[in-house]
Amino acid sequence: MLSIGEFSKICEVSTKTLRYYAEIGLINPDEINPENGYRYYSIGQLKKMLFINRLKTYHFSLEEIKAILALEEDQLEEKLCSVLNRKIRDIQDKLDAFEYTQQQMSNDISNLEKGIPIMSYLDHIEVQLVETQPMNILYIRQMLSGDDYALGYGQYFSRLYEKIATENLTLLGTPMTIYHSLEYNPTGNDTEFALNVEEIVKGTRDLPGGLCAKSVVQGSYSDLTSVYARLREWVEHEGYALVKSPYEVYLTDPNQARIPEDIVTEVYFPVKKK
Amino acid sequence: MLSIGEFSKICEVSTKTLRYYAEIGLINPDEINPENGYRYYSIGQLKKMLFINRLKTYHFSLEEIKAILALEEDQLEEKLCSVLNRKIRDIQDKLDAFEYTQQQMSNDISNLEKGIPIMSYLDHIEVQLVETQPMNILYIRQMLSGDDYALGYGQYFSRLYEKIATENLTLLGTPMTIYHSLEYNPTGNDTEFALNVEEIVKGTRDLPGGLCAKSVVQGSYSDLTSVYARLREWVEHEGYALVKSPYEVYLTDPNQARIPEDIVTEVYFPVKKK
DNA sequence: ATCCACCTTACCCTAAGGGCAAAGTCAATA
DNA sequence: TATTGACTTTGCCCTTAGGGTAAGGTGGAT
Repeated sequence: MLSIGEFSKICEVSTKTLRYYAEIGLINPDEINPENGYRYYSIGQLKKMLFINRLKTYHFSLEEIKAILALEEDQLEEKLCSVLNRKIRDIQDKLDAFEYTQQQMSNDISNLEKGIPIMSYLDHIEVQLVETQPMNILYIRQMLSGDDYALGYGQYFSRLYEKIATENLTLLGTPMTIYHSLEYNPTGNDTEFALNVEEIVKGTRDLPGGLCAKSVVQGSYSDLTSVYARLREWVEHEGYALVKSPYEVYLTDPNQARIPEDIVTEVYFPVKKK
Repeated sequence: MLSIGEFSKICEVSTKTLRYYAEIGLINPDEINPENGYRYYSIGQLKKMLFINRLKTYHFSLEEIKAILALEEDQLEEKLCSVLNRKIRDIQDKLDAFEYTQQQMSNDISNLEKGIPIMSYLDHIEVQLVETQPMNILYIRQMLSGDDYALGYGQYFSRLYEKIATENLTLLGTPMTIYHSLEYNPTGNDTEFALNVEEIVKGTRDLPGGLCAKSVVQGSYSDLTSVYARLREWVEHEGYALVKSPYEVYLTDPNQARIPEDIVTEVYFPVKKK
């Protein structure tokens, strides 16, 4: 039997960690002296501890590791393969995200070297004042969390398209999204997906027209936040006030666009003069 | 002026986050109503908040962001470039580490598919009983934390080599490291770097010979932990006991080895029969 | 017998907020 | 003008994976 210090040395894990693992039931000492509470680990537990270490380097959480260790012998191989494969994909996602971030940073650096401040692009977002016509829209309104958006755009719009097809409606424009939540809430925002159709039927409503501040965005959706900020700034500065929920019109189908720069989106802020 | 909810919506940041940022002094509301404590943000603060958001996507900590925001206008450009460049390198390191991890996982999966349990390689590490000769060693002994090791190997050994050169000593073998800490301590381990030399001078000592359990490792140093575990297991199982500090002998210079598999290391456990 | 290295539990700390509760406030409607 | 519902405030506890330190109890070697 090995004392906690000896076991710790062999596995290159601190005693603190070992006590913590015992506390959360990840790996319990083989024996605990009932008189003084001393923990003793067996040589056989080395393999388990090294396995835990390996899973940690694979970025599994201790909860996940616990679940893996709890697997029965006969399920283990299969389950382990599937869980490893998923983790490889997770890591791939992180790799992709990191690479994208690197590109953006390089871009910022080259701008800085040209003497262009990082956030100066905000000042160059153009805003126009336009008068929109009322529209009849087919809509779905839903609470959506940040992660649901990518999914939502596809799923909800295809539902709307399906309805247009089955009910033989006449499509008049490109898809749009109306944002009803006033506050940004990471757990969910009140969002309406809509299509402009000719027929007034159940499931449609009127989207009133009127004065709008409008910007056109070319590029990735991650830039949209800046556009919203710029529009707010403009509205404030020019002495207008927001009177209804802002909405976006997607001129390009994101599935069709090969590179982000191909995507064109219009952002409308319904306003009135203060 | 914008209420916290409005500002939150525009920046896509929760009100909770905004209150937290005010608490740590990252971005303070432009105005606080002294009667009711309501926070009000100005339109001009949008740019700052969006800049913070961008730095967050670049994986800066809030502490780092605070430091960046505190920079004077004239230093900003230069400092920002250098800090962005360093962050790009940090991310590159993570990318490399992730890719290596993915390879290891793929390797484990292909083993599993062949029916080979992940940790079974432990059982195939060969251990021999050998009798070593006493050696005279030139040494440096130091407390080293985990991160210092890569650095240490280069730095301390080059100091030893320098001494051999200036004092005209005779080098007899390859570098070795002796581990004196019994417990693994993440903040520092008592480590001795040594070279076998002929002359007995100041700075040398005797490394006694004797019975040793020995394993030869080919491959990356990250596998060494497993070898230690295996040696302990063997020692216990065969009825021996560790009598002195274990040590490693590096047959290959890690700087010369192109791929990890070229690195050959011997691990010695001085033992006696129980 | 003594000493020192080792072991125990207990409590507080981390980064970046999320969740919830109780209470106060604002603005629009009846 | 009163009410209501949405908004805001502070305060407290929770998250991961342990690290740091203190006070006190033990084990083995001299």
